[in-house]
Amino acid sequence: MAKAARKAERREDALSRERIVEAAITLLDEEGETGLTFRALATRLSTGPGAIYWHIDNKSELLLAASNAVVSRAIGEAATASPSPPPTSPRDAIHKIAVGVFEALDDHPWLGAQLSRAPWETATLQIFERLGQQIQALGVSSRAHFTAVSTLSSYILGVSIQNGALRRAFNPADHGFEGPVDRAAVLASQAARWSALDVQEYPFTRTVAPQLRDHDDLAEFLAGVDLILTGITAGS
Amino acid sequence: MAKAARKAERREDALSRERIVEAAITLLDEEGETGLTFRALATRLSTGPGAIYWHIDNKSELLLAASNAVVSRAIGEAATASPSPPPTSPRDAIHKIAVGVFEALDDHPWLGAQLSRAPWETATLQIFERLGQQIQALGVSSRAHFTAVSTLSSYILGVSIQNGALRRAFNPADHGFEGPVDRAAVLASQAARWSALDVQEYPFTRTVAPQLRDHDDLAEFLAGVDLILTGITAGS
DNA sequence: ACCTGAACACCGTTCAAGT
DNA sequence: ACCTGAACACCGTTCAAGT
Repeated sequence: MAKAARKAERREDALSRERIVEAAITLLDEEGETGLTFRALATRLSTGPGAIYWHIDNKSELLLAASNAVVSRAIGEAATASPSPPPTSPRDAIHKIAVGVFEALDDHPWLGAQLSRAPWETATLQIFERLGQQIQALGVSSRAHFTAVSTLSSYILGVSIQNGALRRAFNPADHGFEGPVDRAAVLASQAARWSALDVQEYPFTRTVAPQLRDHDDLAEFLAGVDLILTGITAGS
Repeated sequence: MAKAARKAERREDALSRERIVEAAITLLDEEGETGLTFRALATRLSTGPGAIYWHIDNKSELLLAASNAVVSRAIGEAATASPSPPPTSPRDAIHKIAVGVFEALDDHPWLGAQLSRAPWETATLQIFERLGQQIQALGVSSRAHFTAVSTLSSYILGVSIQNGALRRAFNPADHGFEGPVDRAAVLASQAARWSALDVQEYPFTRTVAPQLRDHDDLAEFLAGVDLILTGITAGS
């Protein structure tokens, strides 16, 4: 790693696995899943499509590496680079991880499909591991560790993926919007859709539309995390 | 719908949206996500690629329709065609829906990525609605309905997607296997991978590998559902 | 109304040739 | 060792032409 960095300094614009992955993330964020092509990537890196293959095996590996980078940054920041003091309790730390994942899926709409396609090693495994370390610190009977962490990580990923999908459903780009759209607008728009659903087919969803519009997604997400944590500690 | 069926009888092999979607599902199940191409689909239906476009707008719509069909069949069976008597309690009904979703993701490995990409209408919404109807029947304060159902459905989807990914990680096709692989083999293989992880990076995951191998995924999944249900009813 | 199949623009990947 | 860019096989989608 240190060696690679020293090497890269020699030529400012030298290609590297790291630079390629960063460019891929930018492309995915800006243009969506379909925007990531080797030709577009090559253009952005001022090179030819073939050059990328010297550093990366193929497109799946690139997608995997991009997911990994985004996730580790998200849960890494949660632990270290935050302006607030480092988490003091395991519960605190778990909240930080949860929020990190939630926001990562919110900022990178392509990540959801990736996390559900990638096998358990890599990005998902990082989340599992970090949560596990905190559950250990919680002092739960070690017999129940696997179940506890797997329940917790499934919930966190489930909510975050859903939330990311919900946000994409509004699809601001299609409406000529630019940049981040505020959460209230997304919810209001989606609530309007729900209200317009067929009465016969979706009676429940229709009645619950106002609650969708007004709810505080992050707060309710964390309440769900605490609910599971309570179940975990009570059960041991 | 009735008219379309009558029409189809005229010519045994006439194309229809329904037949195309069914063929797409088979193709996805047998060959995976990359196996679904309009050319392969056309060959299987003994027609040209262009013919499909008369019935279906484009590939995303086809994927959406396939996901919808699989999900509604899964939670439809859960309610009606089961050999056991129809569910008597809301809790029972919720378990049936949960298991239906779980098994659908297990049987159709491509569904995970699809559910996390598709906006909230369609497949995911069906699950949300069905769960909602049962939560209403549970007699929870209607003020909390949205939160309750959204927590529950996120958890159910999260676990099911993870489980599907876990199963795919073993990738029986790559090992020359055919047909369904039993759950124990998948878990054992994955547990072996976890044991071989780097000690520095994945201390927790390593120690928990034996628990992965021996755990009863479906039972623990339902325990998680009950945990959330308890939280829901206690909170109201 | 429904189907055919050639054609178009584009994509992932390879590879001989360069430096 | 690393990069270039043409070439290959393949894909989603369109559309003039058929029935």
